[in-house]
Parts: sequence; structure tokens; C-alpha cells
Amino acid sequence: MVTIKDISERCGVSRATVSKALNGHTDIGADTIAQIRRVAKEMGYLPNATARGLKLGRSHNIGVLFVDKTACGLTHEYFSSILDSLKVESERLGYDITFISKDIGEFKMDYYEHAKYRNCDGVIIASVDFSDPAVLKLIASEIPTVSLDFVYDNRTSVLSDNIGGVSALVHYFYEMGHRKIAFIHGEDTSVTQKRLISFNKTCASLGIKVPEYYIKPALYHDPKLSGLATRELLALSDRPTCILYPDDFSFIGGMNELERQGISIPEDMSVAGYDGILLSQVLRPRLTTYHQDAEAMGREAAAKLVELIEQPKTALPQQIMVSGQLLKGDTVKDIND
Amino acid sequence: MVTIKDISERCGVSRATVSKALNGHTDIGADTIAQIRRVAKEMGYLPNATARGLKLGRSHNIGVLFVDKTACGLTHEYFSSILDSLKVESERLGYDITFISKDIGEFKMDYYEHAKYRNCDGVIIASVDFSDPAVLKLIASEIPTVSLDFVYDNRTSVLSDNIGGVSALVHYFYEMGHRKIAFIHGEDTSVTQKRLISFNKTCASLGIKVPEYYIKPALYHDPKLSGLATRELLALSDRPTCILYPDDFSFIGGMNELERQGISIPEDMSVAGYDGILLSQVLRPRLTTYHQDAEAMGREAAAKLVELIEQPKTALPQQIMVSGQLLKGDTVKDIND
DNA sequence: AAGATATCCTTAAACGATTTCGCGCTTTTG
DNA sequence: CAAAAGCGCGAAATCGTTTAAGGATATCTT
Repeated sequence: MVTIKDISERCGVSRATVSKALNGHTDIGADTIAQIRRVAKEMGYLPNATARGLKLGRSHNIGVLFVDKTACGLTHEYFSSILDSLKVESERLGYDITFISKDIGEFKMDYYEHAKYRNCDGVIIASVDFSDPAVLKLIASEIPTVSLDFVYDNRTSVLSDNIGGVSALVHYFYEMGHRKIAFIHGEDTSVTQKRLISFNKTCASLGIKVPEYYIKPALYHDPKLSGLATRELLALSDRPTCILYPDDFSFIGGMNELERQGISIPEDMSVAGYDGILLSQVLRPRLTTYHQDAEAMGREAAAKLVELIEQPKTALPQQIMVSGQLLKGDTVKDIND
Repeated sequence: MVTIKDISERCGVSRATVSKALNGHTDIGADTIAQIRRVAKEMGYLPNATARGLKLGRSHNIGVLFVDKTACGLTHEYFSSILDSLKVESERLGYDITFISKDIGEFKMDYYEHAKYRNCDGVIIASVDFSDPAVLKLIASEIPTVSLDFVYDNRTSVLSDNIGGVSALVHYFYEMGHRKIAFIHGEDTSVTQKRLISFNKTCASLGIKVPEYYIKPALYHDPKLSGLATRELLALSDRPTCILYPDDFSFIGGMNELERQGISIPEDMSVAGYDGILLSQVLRPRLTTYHQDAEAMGREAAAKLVELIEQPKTALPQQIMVSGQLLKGDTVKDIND
């Protein structure tokens, strides 16, 4: 491997001079800089991130915590999109990303220790069980962190606009004449709580009374349970005219159930999903849904984290709301007279 | 930060002794080892991966190349599953994973240089354009690599059984009485070539003559094009009785087209996908498809790479075929008389 | 008793880079 | 013309860890 030492010997200058020349310090003569850079290129010099990291205490490496408790992990398009844009933006800003885990091989450690061990300059926390003490230890530590869809005191977070999303969907149902709106929701998380509150609040503000039996618990990413909930809703004597699903994917379960009962979308039942994943837009009829801008969330998270890392004095912890977009598909019927 | 030096001072021994005690060297007294370990724990000592990496020339870090030219990248379930199991297995074996990119920040470099820069012990190459010279440079380098679905001389690769998968599907069609089998295939890659050859060979071995117009080009992960191809197939006077799609997701396009024309699955047309993603198994009727064991592929790739890293003398480069599984859904009608 | 052996630990260099401080030279200044 | 200032560069320490070589002491051997 070509090192700074090799270059210094070839150029007849000291290692210090080479380092400074390559890093653009101003106390080196222009000729010397030019020569050193040329030789470095000729010899195929590559800086050694490890040595640099040791000396500088900075790794230019961002840790990413991605541990989904629902076990679908990265395979959920929402999260894989976030990861993808996180990766792109981080690289653009000069950082690599490394996954942080508990226990690495024989070595037992928690997330915080792992991040320290790897010298991460900062950490992005997404898709984890925020009730895990190990996660809280990390987020509360001195390491700069940005969390996704979770707020922690005095830390920066990037949030999807769950309130606005559900509100937009309910308003859309309302505009289309619907007054009997059912909501099948995901497992109890802070995201779900926000969506539920938004649902209730929006309905109330529109003067809609939602009977308790219109609100059904299910799970995210689980078509089976959403199918069951759909069946229960269809069995009601006071049947809703539209159903809001936990997410686009679990809507598939509802779709199947409706089809099985010969109920067509949107003629006999209006439906909407959540997420706006690719699938929702290739189904026919095209699914009405709220697109979460996962790409923007990943990008923002990376950008903010780098800001926290590079300007620790001036970067304010903040909560960044990323709004999505209502995608009006063809699954909501206009029943205004 | 607690360092070895701190421990050595506290224990009244040299730094060398502490290092050896923590690493289980045999030339340190049992009492000393016990004391050092106790103190290390008390003080909350964490090894510093950077310093260690610098000294040892090993990072315990695996680089991952994941650059999909079709731009769906990580959001394709096949790839995200691979990544997920890659991550799990690597961590189990004591390695972290870092993404490798071209250009990191201001610094222009190719994949090989990036891997060197980060001191990766090895690299896993998946979902990339293997015609990219930068990829070839990496795979041909002295860095241990494992590639997925691509074979390179004298290197280890993990391959999905595309030959077997297509063969299994065609055989299944055949068993169910089908003789007019259409194949919509993805863009021209080595994977597609294998599938096409397997398709032709299997049909030939079964005595089936496949007219050229039964074979339609489309793209992976693109329902629109598969929909168009479906339309063309349906317009034929000599209509096929079944269609094999590039993958489960692009099948959605075919599904839409069939539904639009009032052709029901499987009564009027039998279909099959490829991949066996979650979606295929929640659709009704359940899609007949060939499940690629992405989880096993990621696991194998990580395990083999670690072997190459840790036993460079004895680890043979090899091609590991991971077979999948035919998932008999309800989209192929038995038309035997 | 003296050399050989074993046990346990230390010294010091090394990995590759960065940075502080200061030196020597040239140029400017009063 | 001497002092001050500016420029270009180098010496050496440093980051935290590992390890080859060797030293000190106790034990064994004959």
C-alpha cells in the first residue's frame, strides 16, 4: 500500500508536508503542493480512513440502526426507501454508513457501545422498538443522533406527517360524500396513536360521529388481519361506506375479502391505504392512499445528522416534519347526490 | 474514553499486559488476567475498532456493493431480503457491514479504492451492473469477494437456481396439461439469459414447440410492460393457455390486463410469477411462483466471504447454487382431460 | 551449585495519518 | 542596517492498540 511516507521519500519532503499538501493547508508552497499531488496520483496513493480516524477521532462514518420489531425489517418498502436515500445523501456528504447491531460476533455489546466501538460520528435510528432501553441509551448519549418517527427530548427527529396524512384521507372521503368511515389501524405504536387521534379529531371537526365498532385493530403489513377486520366490518348491519387500511400492503387482505364477497371497489365499497408504495399505484383500480415521502425523510435525516456532526455548536435539535401527498386513486366513489 | 492505558495504570501493569490479558494470550498469569478483566469491566472499557484496525490491517468490516441499475435498488424485496440476511449472518460472525459507493463526498474514487480506503476485509457484490469496469476491477482485485448471481473466474459466487426455477415452473405447467406456454422475460442480463435457455431447453425436452411469438421481452419489476406484453399475447389468434411472468411484481400488470378483458385467472388463463415475494402469497388467487431463497443466499454469501477472509489458504473459490422452491398457488388450472 | 527451563511481565516499535510549535530563510519596514 | 514580519517546511508527539524480543524471577535438573 502506498502511504504518505512513500510519497514523502519520493518527493524529498517530510511526511508533515505531504499531509498538509494533500489536505490543502496554506503553509505549503504552490510548487510543492503541485508536485506532491502529482506524485500521489502517480503512485496511486489512497488515504487510509482507519489511520485518519484514529488520529482525528472522526470516522466519517454514520451508524444506522434498523431493527424492525415486526420482523419485516428492510423488506418494507417504506424503510428500504428511507435507507436508500439515507445512503445516497450520506455518500454525497462524504459519509459511509454502517449498520449498528447488538452483539458483534462473540462480543456482547449494546447499540451505544457498538457505535462507540466503531467510532461512528453520528447515528440514525429508524424502525426500532423505541421502548428498548438500549435504544434509549443510545439516543440519550453524547453521540449525535437523528431518530425517525420518534421524538426524544432535545434530539433531532424526522417525522412523517401522520396527522396530516390521515386528516387528508378523511377529508377526501368526506368530500366524496362519505360519512360512514371505518378505520382499520396497525399495532399500538406512537405512529398509530397519532393516526388514531388524527382520525378521531378530523371526523369530529367534520361533524362525523364514528361508532366505536368502525375502528378495528389489526397489524401493519399484515393482509390477513386486515382481511378479518374487513369481514367484521362487512358483517355489520350499519355497514361503513368506506374503509381506511393500516397500509397499502395490508389492504390486499381487504381487497381479497371484498372480492370474495362479490363487493366491488369502489362501487360497493370505497377504500384507501397508507404509504403510497409502488404496489398501490400499479393495482387496478389504482389505490387511493397517502404517500409518505420516504425518500425525503432519508435525505433530511442524513443532512441534519451531518449538520449536527459538523456544526455541533450551532445546529439546533429540531423536529422536521416531512409531509406526504394524497394520491387520489380510483378506489373512492363519489357518493354525493 | 477508557483506554488500555487507563486500565494498565489502574492495575499497575503495562499496556502490553492488558492487551494480552483481554485477548486471551497465554503468557499472562491467571490472577492478572482476572484482575484486568474485572477492572476493564468496572471502568467500562471498550476496544477501539479503529486503533485495532490500524495495527492489525483488518477491520472486521465487510463492504457491500448494492447499486441496482434498474433503480429500484433496495426496494426490491429480493434484494432487501438478501441484504437483511447478509447483515444478520455477518453480525453473527463478528463483522459489521458498510456500503461501498463510488465517490465519497468530494473524494472521487472507484469501488475498489473505496473498499481499500475503508480497509474492508472483504466485499459482497450484489445487484450491480456487472459490465461496469469499476465492478470488474473490484471483483478481480486481491480483496476477497463474493458475488451474487454472477460468476467470475476463480472467485466465489452465490447463485440463485434460475435454471431449476424456470424448469420447475414449466414442468408444472406441463403436468397441469398446458402445452401452449408463453414467457414474458426481463431485460437482457445473465440471469435472463439463463432463464430463457432453461425455458427453451425444458420445453424442448418435453416435446413442446414454442412459437417465437410466445416469448415476449419486458422488464423486471415493471407491471406496465408486462401488461402490454400480456395484451399482445391475448391478441394472438393462437393464444397461449398460460403465461410465465418476469417476476411476481410485474405480474400485477398482467393481472390488470386480464381483468380488464374479463379473462379470469385461472379459469381462462393460467399464470405464474417468479421470486415468491410476500405479495405473491397474499394475492387471491394465490400466485403460482418459484420462490428464490434470498435469505439463504445472503446467509451463504456472508458465511463464504468470512471463510475466504479467515482461511485464505484453504478456502476454495466456489459457486454455490441456492435452490428455491416451487410454490403451487391457485393460478394454474389443471386442463388435463 | 550452576545451568536450563518455565512463567510472567515489560520495553519499545509499529500501524498511517495529523498537528503544534518552531526554525531558518527571505522580504519588508522604520 | 537592524529588527520585524512572512513564508515554507520539518521534528516530534500523538491517536489506541498489538506484538516481537527480551528481562526478571522462580523452579527444575543433574
